[in-house]
Amino acid sequence: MMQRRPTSFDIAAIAGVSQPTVSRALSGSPSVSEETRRRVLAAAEQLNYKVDKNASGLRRQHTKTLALLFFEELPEHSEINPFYLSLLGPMVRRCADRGYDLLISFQQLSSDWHVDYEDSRKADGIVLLGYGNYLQYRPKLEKLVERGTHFVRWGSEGDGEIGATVSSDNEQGGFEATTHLLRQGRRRIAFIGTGGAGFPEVQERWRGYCRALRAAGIEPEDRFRVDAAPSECEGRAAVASLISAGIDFDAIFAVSDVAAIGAMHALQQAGLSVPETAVVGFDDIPAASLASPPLTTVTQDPHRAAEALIDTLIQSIESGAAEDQVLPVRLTVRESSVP
Amino acid sequence: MMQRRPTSFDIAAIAGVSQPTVSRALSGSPSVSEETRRRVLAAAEQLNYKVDKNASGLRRQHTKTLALLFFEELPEHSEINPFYLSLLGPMVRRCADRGYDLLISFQQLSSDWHVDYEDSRKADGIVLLGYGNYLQYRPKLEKLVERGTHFVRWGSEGDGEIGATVSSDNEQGGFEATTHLLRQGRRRIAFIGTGGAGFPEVQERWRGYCRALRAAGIEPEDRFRVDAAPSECEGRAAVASLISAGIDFDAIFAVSDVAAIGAMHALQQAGLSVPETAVVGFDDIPAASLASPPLTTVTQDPHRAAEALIDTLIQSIESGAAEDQVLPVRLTVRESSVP
DNA sequence: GAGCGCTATACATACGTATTCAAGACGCTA
DNA sequence: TAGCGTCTTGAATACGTATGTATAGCGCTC
Repeated sequence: MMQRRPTSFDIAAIAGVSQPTVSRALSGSPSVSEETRRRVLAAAEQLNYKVDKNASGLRRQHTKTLALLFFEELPEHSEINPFYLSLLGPMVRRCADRGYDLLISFQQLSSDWHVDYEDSRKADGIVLLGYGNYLQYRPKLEKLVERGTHFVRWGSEGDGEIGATVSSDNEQGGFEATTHLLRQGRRRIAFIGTGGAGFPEVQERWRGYCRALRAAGIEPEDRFRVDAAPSECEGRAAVASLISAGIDFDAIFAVSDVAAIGAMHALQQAGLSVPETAVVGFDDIPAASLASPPLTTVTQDPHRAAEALIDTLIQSIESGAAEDQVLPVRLTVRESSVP
Repeated sequence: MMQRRPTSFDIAAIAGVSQPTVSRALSGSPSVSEETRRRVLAAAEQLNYKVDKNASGLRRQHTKTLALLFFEELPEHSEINPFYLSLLGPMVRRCADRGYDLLISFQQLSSDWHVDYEDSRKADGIVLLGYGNYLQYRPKLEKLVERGTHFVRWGSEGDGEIGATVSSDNEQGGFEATTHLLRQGRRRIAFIGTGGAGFPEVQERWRGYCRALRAAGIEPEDRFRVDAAPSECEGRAAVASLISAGIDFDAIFAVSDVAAIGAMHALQQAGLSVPETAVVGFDDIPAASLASPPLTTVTQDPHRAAEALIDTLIQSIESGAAEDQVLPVRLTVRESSVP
């Protein structure tokens, strides 16, 4: 039954050549005559031969595999950030197009992920996705650099030039979202963010928010700022706390769609209508357009982001150097911010 | 500079033993003395040694890697079924717990996926997820069986006993959803499904729907049935077509949440309120509870499903035999179906 | 016609591990 | 003390590929 899988020797025997010739023929070496190549290809086709990934990876010193690390402390039953999820399909496709496989994994901040993947030669490089507190994993990033591991990170390039990063133009996104609200006549715009120095993206969005306000002659006030992790529940709580603190706001800019959706729920629960109180989010996850009212948000193109991430990583692997990329964002206006 | 990565020979030298002993010590062979094992482990730790996956995979004849195939004709920019996405995290985690890595891939129906993964020894087995028309890929499934490839499929076990499957109790789900609507006093319940023999899950849900109706003394009518792929847009169109055909319905049971959400939008657009016209979905994707009103739906537990999928596949790989599993479902009542 | 360059192929080997087989050390029994 | 079993280790080897080096064939020049 189930016979042994064919090796390059089997192909060689059928094609009447040596094993090395088979290898060369299949990998497109120019030193193989057309006639020979044809015979080899035919034999390979006939036996359904595929190069053994393990043997090949052992001989060359790479695997043509990338590892995708969701780099966050993921509680047992929590949801993955939907924006990252929307990156997944495009990343897989891009990898395939570039001849790579994609390994996927979640990693606790506490684990030894930084040595596992490259050291065991499972992957040639790593894509890091994480919305956790950056300061917590920065030391591991440094160790990665130290060991010469290739990696690329989705995040913010402004957070200390460590490794290659691909990011959205967060400052501009914050600026456009806020400007849009100002144009709608809003003046008291709450900012729902995430606190601390560990979230550079949020800080950049906050800077854009401030710039827009100042351009309109308004000085940003701290009482309009409240923190919420990217989850429906925290967004809801953030608005509840604003209301109970008696803060008088007429619009909300939340730095994540999930929080924005939670915010809308809290508003509606409090008897406030949207867009009477206008809401703008950030990300443009699928649920944003399904929400009611559909959510105005800063759109990050997941296809573009995914491709930039993969391309940057592959470039780092293959040519040793990679450049940071900042991707443009675009405001998508829906009913949550305009009457 | 980046020095050569350590091999088991390096560890052997430090620990003062031979390479085979290192291999045995690390893989937990009982024939290594405690003292020796300690020395080996210490040396490995010191050099940050990790077993080379390629060499190991070549020597043994498996890779301890599973491949996840989103098995569908995925148009360039379409979204992945959110339910599958919610399976992802739990699957990855389960794989890690069982000592496997997970490769992820999308495959066109037309591609040679069925030979690629196992033949090139990238993976020891395959998880197949797909909501495409089953009849289209059935021949490939047969080829997979023929070649002795290990795989498990999310779907319906009733569709022809080919390979191992893990599925929800679709018939029961359809029954409970419909019974719930009947208890709310609904009598004219539209069924939004997906057509043809290629979707056994949908057929099972339809059977549950019929059983519930008949139990209430109602004979199902074809005019209440309309087809829609699992997408917001098609769900919306389905309701529009019901309305424009003048069908008088007072509730909707849609076999996917995304279609159900689209249906709610169409209702609201037509000036009909939900839950005045009650809506029930299937899946319980994250967006279901975020919709407005929050969607009543048949909940499939993604953690349980993911674990069943992985466990079944690993069992098939390691012991050669695997059993189909049917997972229970549970109705989650939210505001879209009750006043 | 000897020497040269070029093409196409073969030979030999290395990648790093896991396993089979053999053997050494040791304690125990008769 | 010879013999035997147990426990632990080492030597040898195979997994399947890719590549550096060598070689054979051939057409060409001077």
